[in-house]
Amino acid sequence: MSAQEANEVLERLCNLQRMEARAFGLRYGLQPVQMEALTYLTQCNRYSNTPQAVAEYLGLTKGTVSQSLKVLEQKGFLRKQADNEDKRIVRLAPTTKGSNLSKKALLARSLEPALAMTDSLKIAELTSALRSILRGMQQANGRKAFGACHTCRFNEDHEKNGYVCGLTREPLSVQDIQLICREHQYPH
Amino acid sequence: MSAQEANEVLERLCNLQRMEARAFGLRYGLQPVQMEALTYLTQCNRYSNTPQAVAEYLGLTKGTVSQSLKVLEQKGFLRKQADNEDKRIVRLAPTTKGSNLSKKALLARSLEPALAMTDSLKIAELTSALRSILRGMQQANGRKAFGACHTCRFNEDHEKNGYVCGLTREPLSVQDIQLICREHQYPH
DNA sequence: TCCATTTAGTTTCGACTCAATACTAATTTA
DNA sequence: TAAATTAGTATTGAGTCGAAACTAAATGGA
Repeated sequence: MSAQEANEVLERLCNLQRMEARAFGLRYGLQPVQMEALTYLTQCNRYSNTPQAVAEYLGLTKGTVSQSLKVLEQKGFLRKQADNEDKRIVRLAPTTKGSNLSKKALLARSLEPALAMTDSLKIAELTSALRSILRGMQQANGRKAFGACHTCRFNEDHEKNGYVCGLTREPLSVQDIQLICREHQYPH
Repeated sequence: MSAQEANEVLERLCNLQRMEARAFGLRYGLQPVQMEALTYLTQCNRYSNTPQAVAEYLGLTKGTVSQSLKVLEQKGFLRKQADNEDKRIVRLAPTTKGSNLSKKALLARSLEPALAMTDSLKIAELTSALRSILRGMQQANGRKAFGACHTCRFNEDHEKNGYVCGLTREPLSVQDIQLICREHQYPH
């Protein structure tokens, strides 16, 4: 019974997030889905900054996403760039304008005030509980995890020599392994 | 810093919820917003089952909501009925078909599996933390609470004689006070 | 009492999302 | 080297959304 109650609260919380996201975007002439795409592109790594990855992340078709990205480019929030090795692939990079807006959005919807009364230990517990829900939902629905490299089973810690991605064999910096990757898989 | 991390996870969780809600609705020919309206109408009390209340709950304009409700009625998920006392007001009641679908949606997106490893004490803590976030977000953005009567400052517990709403002076049953009310206010 | 205001709801319009489909171009596979 | 696959774009039609204009009923002063 308790799980159902948690579910209802979570569902309502998600409605509210969506509501405020819409209101925020409206002030800057962007739709919710465009804000979401922009936010993703400021958080993802260099393997994951393509239209296809955005589509998988948002759970939309690539055709739909293609249009949203066109708008974001036209409004100067991101730049498209052809990949050097595979000419089919388009790389998406937020402009300064784009990443500034993304930062502003994150601040505007900060949980800081709502969590002010809670001590940091509880916040850590909350975060970990939310993570496990997230992971459970993704598994149940066959979605990709889109986690950061430092929690990925392919990530190798070479101690003094930094990190290496076991899939691409490329070295990764401390900053790199904090970014979202479309190839992410949890250990085991 | 920890609050920001919680925020990112929560945001991702909300995207995912939306994604799965869309996929679910698609199978039954309903849009996400229509599912949300229907779910609300199966959970709200008799003061809160109007188009205006739905609009406030979803954070949309009444014109927008009016259209979604028209579709839900045409598809047989709810019935409209003029109020007896105030003839401007339309009362919305889910049909059997409507409430069945709503139940199915709740089951389909259950957190049960994701929370299976967590003991019930922790689930209670999680729920309460989510509630406080919800409340904080609503306050920060000047939204109505839409809580259930049993947490409302107008609700009066008359012990053996049941409950009474301090606003309408109407008696409320044990079932009534579990339902969502648009006039809900937390005790100071 | 009566007229202005407010409130609940609908309709219409134009910009936008979204899935489905068909398409182009580059890469991979057989 | 031809067929299949992959990345991305363009088009179309159903539907969302906010804004504005509208109807009808209730309220509230003067």
